[in-house]
Amino acid sequence: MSPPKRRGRPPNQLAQARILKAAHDILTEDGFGRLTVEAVAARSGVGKPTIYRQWANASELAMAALMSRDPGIIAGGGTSLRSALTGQMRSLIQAFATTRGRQIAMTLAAADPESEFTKAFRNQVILSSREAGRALLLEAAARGEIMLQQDLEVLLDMIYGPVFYRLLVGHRPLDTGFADSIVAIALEAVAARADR
Amino acid sequence: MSPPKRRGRPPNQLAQARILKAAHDILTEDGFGRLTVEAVAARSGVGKPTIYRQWANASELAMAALMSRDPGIIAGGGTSLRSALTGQMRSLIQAFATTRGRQIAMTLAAADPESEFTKAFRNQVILSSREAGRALLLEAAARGEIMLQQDLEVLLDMIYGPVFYRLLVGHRPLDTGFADSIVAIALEAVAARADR
DNA sequence: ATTATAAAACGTAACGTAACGTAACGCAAC
DNA sequence: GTTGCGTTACGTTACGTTACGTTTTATAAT
Repeated sequence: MSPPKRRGRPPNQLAQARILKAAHDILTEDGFGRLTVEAVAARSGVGKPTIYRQWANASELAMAALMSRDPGIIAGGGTSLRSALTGQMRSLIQAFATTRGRQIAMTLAAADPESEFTKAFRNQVILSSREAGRALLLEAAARGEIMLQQDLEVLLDMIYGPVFYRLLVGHRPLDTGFADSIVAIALEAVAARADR
Repeated sequence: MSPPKRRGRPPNQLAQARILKAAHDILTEDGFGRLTVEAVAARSGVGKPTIYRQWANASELAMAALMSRDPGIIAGGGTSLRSALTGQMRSLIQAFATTRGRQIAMTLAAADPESEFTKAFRNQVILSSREAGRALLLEAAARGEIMLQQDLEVLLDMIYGPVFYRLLVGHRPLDTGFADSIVAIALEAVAARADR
């Protein structure tokens, strides 16, 4: 986290901030399709090469903009696993049900999967909630509230994957009932029962 | 199915086929990013206006190309629900694990969600397997093999959503073990048990 | 039956626009 | 003084559209 003390003229912090702000505004107002380097340069009053020095293309810029203003859904207060998980899923879905959710999905789809930028984006924006969910499940298992006999990674994908699925495919709505049902089914699969 | 016998010169079937073939080839060889109307026109030896008469933009063309050469994963032979569902999931994952899977995801993300073309693409390429899965589950429930107390739609999303999730996010591999685990967990959630 | 007319789709060529990505240059910060 | 940011300017690619002449077909007129 220490500044590497690079030589020469340092990047203009203000310019960088204005670039990200402009990118984010365009993203929410016009969508990912309109997020071009030209448009961001024009809107932020910055030259194109200034942008290209920091980001290789428009989709990296989009990811940076989305990361710079994203809380990251992690919270999940509550005593029982069900209440904590339900709370998290509801706020996750609420955050993704907006236009921004679709922008995130489009950005991810368009991004180079190998890029370091993409990996950071994945971890911070996409997978952070999944990690929080893993913690919740492991704690509950330690309390004996559930039995994790199945593959935990797959179970997590079955909880968080459907959100993306509906977001991208759009065959059914993203609402709170969806959040509740996912949790209910997932808990059914890991219920600690007598019959075994 | 009767030919509408419209007046004037009928569309050249051969040209349409060559367009779709060229589009599909570019898609698999170079990816969605390289699929431009110009490139397809050049490769297929067809004029650009001929393409634009049929498709509004490159992503519609991509969807058409993907649909034209897609078997559609529906099969699922087997006696028990588990074997049928596992068979289907394995072939689904096998089909999506290739480069084509990612092209499909990118195409879907880039497409206009309202377009009729997009809806057809969704139904034929994305949701057809989900529909087949619904049929399998309903049959098994009728046989008393499982108990569908939860929301069936959500359960289906929890089975098929994770495939897209891993495909798009890429945090874990798409392999046969994944298919098997999904089925195992899903069946656990709908198991017909004595304890209720 | 033959001929003419209208309609539709074809290919070619060209257009203005948008966005791309980079080279070159000055200047600011170290 | 050197390094590297920021800007201006440029060439390139692809877009989506238009105009044009040609080809193919169905229908109407002779």
